[in-house]
Amino acid sequence: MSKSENTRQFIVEKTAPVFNTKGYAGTSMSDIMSATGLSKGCIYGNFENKDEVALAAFDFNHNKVNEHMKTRILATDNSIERLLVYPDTYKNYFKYSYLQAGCPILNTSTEADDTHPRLKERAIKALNFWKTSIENQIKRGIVRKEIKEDTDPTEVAVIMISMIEGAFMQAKVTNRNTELKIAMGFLEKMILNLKL
Amino acid sequence: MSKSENTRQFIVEKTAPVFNTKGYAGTSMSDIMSATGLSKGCIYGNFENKDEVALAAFDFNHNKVNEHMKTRILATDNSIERLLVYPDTYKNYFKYSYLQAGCPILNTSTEADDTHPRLKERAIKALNFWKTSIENQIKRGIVRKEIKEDTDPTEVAVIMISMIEGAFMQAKVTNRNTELKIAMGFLEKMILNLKL
DNA sequence: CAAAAAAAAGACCGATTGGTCTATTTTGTA
DNA sequence: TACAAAATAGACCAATCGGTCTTTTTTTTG
Repeated sequence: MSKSENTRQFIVEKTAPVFNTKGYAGTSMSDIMSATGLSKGCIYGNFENKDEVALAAFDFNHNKVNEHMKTRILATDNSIERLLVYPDTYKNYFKYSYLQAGCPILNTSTEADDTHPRLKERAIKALNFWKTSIENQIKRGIVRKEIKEDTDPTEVAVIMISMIEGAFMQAKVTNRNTELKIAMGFLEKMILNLKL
Repeated sequence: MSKSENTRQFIVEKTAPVFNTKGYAGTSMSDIMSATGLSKGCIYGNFENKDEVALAAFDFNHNKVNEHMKTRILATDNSIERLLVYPDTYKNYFKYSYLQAGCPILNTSTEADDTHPRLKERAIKALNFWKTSIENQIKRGIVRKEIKEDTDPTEVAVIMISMIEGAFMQAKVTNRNTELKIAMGFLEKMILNLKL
């Protein structure tokens, strides 16, 4: 890894949580400078502009969540257990430092939907990826005869994502997780109900 | 209504949709000026600072949604029908101009949770108000023997709010309402299932 | 070890930010 | 209709915004 690749990665790592908490419009170049301890010249030497830093930061945040879910899911085999990883993870979101600032998809979607087309595009792709992941888990479960075959993969995926994001929003703003626990408890019941 | 009260109201009406689309950090004084067609002196003559305009704009946006829901709910009598007003309204959110820019609670929550304590407080109160409204509708339904008496009012309220907000977020960012329709369809089934 | 190339620092730029203050206009009232 | 008071306009302010450019430092390479 070259020097510049290294600092580029460093800048992304350090600014990713800042963008996730302050948002795109709320994060300034001086925020980026103080978060990294680097000069303006250095940052513009590695990124074309603030936009590029923001996009890389989103990718980093989203990737981190994805990696975590992936390893947890692949640690289990049964389809029902795999689906249960989602409510189980988000139920205790405060335990995971990279979720403290909130879900990157949720934050980015609500800010960028009317203002920042490129970030919006990233959020849409992330949502689609998440949805098809869940759908595939369900299809796999049906094939493996672990999930009822009349289950609608899309419906379950949409309900799971909606519930998680909606409950997460409430947990973040209220600083309590009673609502999140109730919603995730319901999701667990729903998932267990898919069992063949 | 005095002149100043009049223009104050005018400023709030004109800027409310701007704050809801661009967010607090994304809306500038010049945005406020061009949205109202008024001078800086006029705006600062009626509001102490940008904060006060933002808070008044949130109240306006939230109130508008509340008023609409209230009249639709009071137009029905049966508790199940009253609960169904929520999925029925949000299913066709694009029909209501004041929801085009998104749900004010969702937008404000995700932006202000880490940055703007006063807006955050408003969002929390709005969420609590919504939650108790739904809980009360369910309690009323149990008393009137329209809803199963083993129904947990809080659980239903949390699920409804989570589902609506999560699905709404997806609809806004993807510019399509397939997910919203699926989620609201599920909510309808769930509500009908509470019928005694 | 010297020269060339790459990377980082920071002075500097015009534009825009939120906000102030005075001049002007509009309004209500005597 | 004259005058005081309220309301609006807009010039002006320092600070900050995103971004450029030259200088200095660090690294690579012959």
